Amino acid sequence: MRLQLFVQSVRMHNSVMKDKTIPEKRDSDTKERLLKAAKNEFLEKGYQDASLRSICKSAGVTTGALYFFFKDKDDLFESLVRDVSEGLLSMLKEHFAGERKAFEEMKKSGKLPPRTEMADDVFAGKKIFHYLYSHYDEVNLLLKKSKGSLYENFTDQVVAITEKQNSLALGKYGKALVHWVSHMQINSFVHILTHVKSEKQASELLPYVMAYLQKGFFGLVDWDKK
Amino acid sequence: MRLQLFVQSVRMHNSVMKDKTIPEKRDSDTKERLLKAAKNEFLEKGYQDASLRSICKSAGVTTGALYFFFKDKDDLFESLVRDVSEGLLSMLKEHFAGERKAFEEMKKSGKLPPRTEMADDVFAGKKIFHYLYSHYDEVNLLLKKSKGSLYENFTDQVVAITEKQNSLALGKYGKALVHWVSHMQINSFVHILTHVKSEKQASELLPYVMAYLQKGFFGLVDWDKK
Amino acid sequence: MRLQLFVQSVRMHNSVMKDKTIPEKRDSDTKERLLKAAKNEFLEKGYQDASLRSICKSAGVTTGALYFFFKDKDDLFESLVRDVSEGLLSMLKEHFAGERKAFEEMKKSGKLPPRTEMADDVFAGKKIFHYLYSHYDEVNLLLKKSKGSLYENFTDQVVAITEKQNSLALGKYGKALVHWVSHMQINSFVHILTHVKSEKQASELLPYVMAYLQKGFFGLVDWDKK
Amino acid sequence: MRLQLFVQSVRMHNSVMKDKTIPEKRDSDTKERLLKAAKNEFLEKGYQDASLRSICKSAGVTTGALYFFFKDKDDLFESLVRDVSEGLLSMLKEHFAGERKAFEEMKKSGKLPPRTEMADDVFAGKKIFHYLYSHYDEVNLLLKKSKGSLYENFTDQVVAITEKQNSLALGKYGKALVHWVSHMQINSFVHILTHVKSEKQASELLPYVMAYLQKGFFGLVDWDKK
DNA sequence: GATGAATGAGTGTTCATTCAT
DNA sequence: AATGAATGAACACTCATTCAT
Repeated sequence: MRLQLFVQSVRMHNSVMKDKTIPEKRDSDTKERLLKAAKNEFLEKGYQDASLRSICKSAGVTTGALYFFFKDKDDLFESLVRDVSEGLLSMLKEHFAGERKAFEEMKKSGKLPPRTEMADDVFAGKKIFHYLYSHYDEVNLLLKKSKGSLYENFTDQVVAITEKQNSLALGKYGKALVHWVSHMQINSFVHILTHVKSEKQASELLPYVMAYLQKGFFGLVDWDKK
Repeated sequence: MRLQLFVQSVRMHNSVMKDKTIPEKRDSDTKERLLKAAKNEFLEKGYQDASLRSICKSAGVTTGALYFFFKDKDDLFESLVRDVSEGLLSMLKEHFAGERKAFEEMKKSGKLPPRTEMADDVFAGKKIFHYLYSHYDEVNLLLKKSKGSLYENFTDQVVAITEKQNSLALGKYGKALVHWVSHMQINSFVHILTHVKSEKQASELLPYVMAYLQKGFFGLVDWDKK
Repeated sequence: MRLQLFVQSVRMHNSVMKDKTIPEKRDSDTKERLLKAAKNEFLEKGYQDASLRSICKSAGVTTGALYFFFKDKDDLFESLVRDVSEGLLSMLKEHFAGERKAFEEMKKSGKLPPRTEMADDVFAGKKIFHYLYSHYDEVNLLLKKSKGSLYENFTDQVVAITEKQNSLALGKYGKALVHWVSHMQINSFVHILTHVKSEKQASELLPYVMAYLQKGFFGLVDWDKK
Repeated sequence: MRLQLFVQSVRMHNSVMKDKTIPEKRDSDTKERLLKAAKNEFLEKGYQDASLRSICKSAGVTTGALYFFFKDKDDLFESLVRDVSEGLLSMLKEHFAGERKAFEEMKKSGKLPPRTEMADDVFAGKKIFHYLYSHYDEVNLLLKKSKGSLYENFTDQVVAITEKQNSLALGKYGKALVHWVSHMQINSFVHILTHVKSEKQASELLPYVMAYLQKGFFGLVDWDKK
């Protein structure tokens, strides 16, 4: 069995992000400048403390311009993170769907997964990290700077999805534990992402983290067998 | 009827005598009401979004009254959490000091700790949980509602203390991993606290969580022995 | 003739100030402490910026106590400066009354005053300085810290009295000039008082200042004779 | 040598102020109305006691509007006085620079300046008065209403500059006297300005004032020659 | 004599948002 | 496509003063 983590088909989801081409006017980069300034401000202060005034100022535009391109503060934030958010969520869902299929088959055949090698999981982890680090800022906004915005529950959503998956193997231990495990798994990634700046360093850290999480996880799965 | 009248009047007088014994202070429970209102507001909206106006309103006083009892918004918040904060930190430090001593002896004697039974840890965990749940609201304020206040780094402080401890056993794996492990451990507690409302349920969950964390932890400690 | 400045009979006016004996309670120095604290606060921040809160705090009393002894902020300030204010004003008036008498006689006899020696004026100046420096703080409050209080026009009052005197010798030049000369004379003293901390240094400075003022003054008096 | 007073090249500095013509803006005189209202309020109550609310009200706008045009209260005040402040200071500096040059040459040639006619000084004085009266309100704000603002030390600055100049001729008498003389000279102007409303009347007063100050000044310069 | 409590109006400032042009 | 202007409500905080006890 594999660790419950989002992965797979990064290429697919990249396509979701590709449509950044603005079809309208070409000679104006105002929107771009606004988005850039907004990203910096949101990253620096978080959604709530970010000031539209200040964003406009550092973009060299007036507030009216901002409101031409964006409905309101929430829309501005959403414009920065929507694609990555959607990409991440659907990526995750598909991955888990695949895992569920494998789990079903496993159950049917009665064979346990080979747990001695965790190479697969680490590999998967590296793949997803690559995706996350490729959209470092946006992911950061989603995970750590979204309080007060429409996305303030993003992490909860991710946890919820993970929870569904984990309840397959750990359901018998009750919802609270499943929730806790899921939270820990997701949080592990979030923490690394927000504390380890380079993908390379994150990659080096990953095997240890994976080992930790797997030991814990299988400790629960095998609880009644000891 | 007569008898009834008599009986009735006795009851009446009893009730009159029952008046809440308030020694000292007479006319004023204002501070109490303010603290209560503040606690609710802070819990509901977090430090930053809490409005002193709204607190005063729901306490039934004017803003001036608030400023008679509290220096400023920070002081109001601090009044709610200071004791628990200090209690928690010193409790933690003492606990770790004890652990360090055990660790030193263990090293000297060359004997590994008996890791098959984790009764001790669970017991300690339950003790801490009991304290935390006894001050549920305050702990919540400290851990989840303190952003913007003087206590916004409280969790970081706790993690930092834990980190020092963990670096004894895991130092060789680098700071990043030690930090991650510490973060995970603390987060485990925080998560349970903020998601499991009753101490009883938390107690039931604890052994599993402990098992998970221990497996992971010793997995790292024994990394090179496998 | 003498320079138009307040002086004389310091001893007389000292008696005005002597009634500081509080007949009431003796065992409580609260009022004293309040006055002391108030003096410091007023000197430091001026009447307007002084905070009664802060005064009470540094006196170690509550605001209620202050309002037992003093009607309001103005009354508190007045209690500090009233005696010196009255002393100063009546001293000034008497001095000028004397001068006026001398001036009348001089006019009658047709003799000009001996203007070569200004020893008298300097002597008078030193006397008044001694009085001012004996009540340094109160004078400071009156002259420089009274804005917003009932005494904010104190300096104007002094100037007005001086003006009356000067108009005897300079009246023919118009009110504006008389006012200007009077303002300059008074301001000279005020400036020295607030910039030269020790009476000794002020005494050394005085002859030069007197010479300056006298030259200017007699230059005007003799204007049409040149 | 000439009396130490700011003068000269009024025409030059006028040019600095001339670029107030902003032809662009169309529909809004709000800023103008705010500035006017602010000027009145500041003149009436002084910087500290002025209320932005009250300014906005009398300008017929909301506080938000004020903050569109001005950063804060200080900025509003500065907008009223900056130009005149700068003009005044640089005017003063240049004048003194010119005087210093003359002083040096005089020293070299050993010739004393012709002190019998003070026509030059009076002429210079009238010129500067013309400038001051052309910006009557702003000068008033600077000199008498700036307490609490960024300009509260403006008069001190002017005195300090004058002091440097005076120390050339009077340095031997010590700092205290130089300071006093400078203070008196500047105060003379300030006093006239704030007490004589019309430039015409001020002009008539000026020769007498100049005579007074010159007599005093040269009395000191010649102190040891008598 | 003095406390402790409370008032209520006031302060400067910031904010997301709107809208005519 | 974008500007410049303006709104209006909200914010934390300070103040002199009052009053029952």
